[in-house]
Amino acid sequence: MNENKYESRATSLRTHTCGELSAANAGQKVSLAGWVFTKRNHGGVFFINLRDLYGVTQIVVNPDSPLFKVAEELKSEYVLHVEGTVRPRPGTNANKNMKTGEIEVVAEKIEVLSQSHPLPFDLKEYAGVTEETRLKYRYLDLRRENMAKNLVLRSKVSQVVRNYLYDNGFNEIETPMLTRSTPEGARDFVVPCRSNPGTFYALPQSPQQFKQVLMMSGMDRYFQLARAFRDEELRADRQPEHTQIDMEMSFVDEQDIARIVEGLMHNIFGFLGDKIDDRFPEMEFDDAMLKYGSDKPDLRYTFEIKECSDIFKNSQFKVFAGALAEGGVVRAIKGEGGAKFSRKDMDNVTAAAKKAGAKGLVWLRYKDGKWESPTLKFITEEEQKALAERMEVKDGDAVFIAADKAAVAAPSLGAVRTFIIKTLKPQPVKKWAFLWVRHFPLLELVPETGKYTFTHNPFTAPLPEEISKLDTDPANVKSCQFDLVLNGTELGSGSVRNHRRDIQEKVFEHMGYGKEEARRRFGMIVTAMDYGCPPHGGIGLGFDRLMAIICGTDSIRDVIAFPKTTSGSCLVSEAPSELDESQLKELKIKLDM
RNA sequence: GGGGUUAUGGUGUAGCCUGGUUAACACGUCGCCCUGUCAAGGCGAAGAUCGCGGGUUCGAAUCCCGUUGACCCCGCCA
Repeated sequence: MNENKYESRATSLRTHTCGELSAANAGQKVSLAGWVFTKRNHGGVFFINLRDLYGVTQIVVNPDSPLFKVAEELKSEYVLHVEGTVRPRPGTNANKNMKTGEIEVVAEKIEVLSQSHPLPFDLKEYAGVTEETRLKYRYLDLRRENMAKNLVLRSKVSQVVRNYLYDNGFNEIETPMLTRSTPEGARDFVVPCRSNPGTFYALPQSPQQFKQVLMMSGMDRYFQLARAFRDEELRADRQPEHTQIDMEMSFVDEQDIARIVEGLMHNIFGFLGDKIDDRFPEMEFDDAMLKYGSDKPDLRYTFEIKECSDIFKNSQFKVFAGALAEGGVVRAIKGEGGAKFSRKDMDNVTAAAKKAGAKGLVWLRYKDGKWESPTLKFITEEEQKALAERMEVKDGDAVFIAADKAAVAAPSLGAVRTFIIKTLKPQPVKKWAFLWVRHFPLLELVPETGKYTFTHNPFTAPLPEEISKLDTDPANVKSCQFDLVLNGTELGSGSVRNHRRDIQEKVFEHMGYGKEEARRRFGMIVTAMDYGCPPHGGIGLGFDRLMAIICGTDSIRDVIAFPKTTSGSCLVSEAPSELDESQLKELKIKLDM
């Protein structure tokens, strides 16, 4: 891993860090500073493992040393300044598991810079501690090796991001944190404005409008490691504030943006020492749903959903016949080795499919060249044979069949696919499976109003060849919107934007907004478009999610220094909190609760 | 808004289903011993009214109701 150019971390209190001494330093007088990680008193010789961000170094105090009394008084997590001489560990005492394990520092001076209470939990990585306790004492949690590593790595990756984007002509421009509330999309966090009582700022859900306006300003290429805020219910991969690598470029098409992002990922994963695809595969949104039942398929695994409607077109099985009669489909997915699933496992898969909308799930085990299933009696031998061929089953496999409308069958089998990956753990074909999912539908019908709403972003352009369909078949217009997927996680979403007023206005019309209403809702961007708008597009990538994947954790809380709980509170600062009467009075706010 | 899991010394857990002695174990803490450990070791000690409130019962960590926090999921998140 690259080190910073500024190598030396020597200060007035230390000549070296606790992670850098080796046999090459033998005989040197050094001074170190750090925390007492562990101490071992053998009655005679006394060992201290002194820890800082960079590592751990063993300090030795001998029984004849006047320092022995000082050493005996030390407790865990005291902060020390130690002076001494480096020497190779005597005899066979080198510790191969420790970076500095071949040496130790014989203490000549120990100064206690700060004392510590006993810690509320053990900092060693093997020790168990609940996340609630960790968050309450986050400053201690961050002393743990894994957490410290994550934060340092996050810092280094953001440096790689900045360097790459600077090198590619991007300008880092800050957009406002205090901005205007919009009725669309997620709920806003609002901030009362004292100087204009009764008015409120909103924290940005994304710099979307500002970055597009910057393109209209002629800034050509913009990026920002931007904080974005959403007042919505939280999840393991969702925080009320998150960081995105946000960028926008002028005079580009989808492929231009893709090349920049691929280059960015090459730099990041190259920095991590990993090789990734030169070009990321592209997949139509429709295909992703058809083959994988998901708009963010995990392509570390190659198995797909197979169409089986033709096999069962004459089926007497009510479930299949019924679905087909109503214009639905019969589709199936194979779980390699799934025949070992117990009845309970089968219930769990079925539950997963039902959660995704399915009314039920047909499952069959394949053993000794024969199918085995409670529903086998409804499937003719001919159908069984065709199914075995279509699914290319081997002994020990299982097959799961969904019969429903295509819009239900797809996500249901997608959920089954995810379940199979999680439980049967097939061999991944690659470590990092990037994927572009393209051409999402532009608009989506809202049945209650008869109007349409944008699927991702109100400024996304329709595909040029689909523009004519805007008038005739708005629900089926495909857009220039694309998602970047990594290992089944949506990393971000980008698009080529509308730069033509007429098309943007048409989209607004489908959403039920006339010119004035659009101007009221989207203000500056609509007005700015009147004065020469370059074709432009961009993407926002979830930096927390990216770092979580890189750090190998399921929770983005592990890559954020001070995250919030699922109810939105910060356990260490105890935010949010109530305001004083006087503060409310100044804001002219009365609480009604 | 809905569903699920969970809360027991400083920390992490067991005990709860099937109510009944001084609530068990590991780590940590404290004391003593120990000259080569490195998650040191040995001996000993202290430390919990079992999240909170109510109920059932002769008796509640255990059963019931409510409530709060944390975590997971659905809705939601352009």
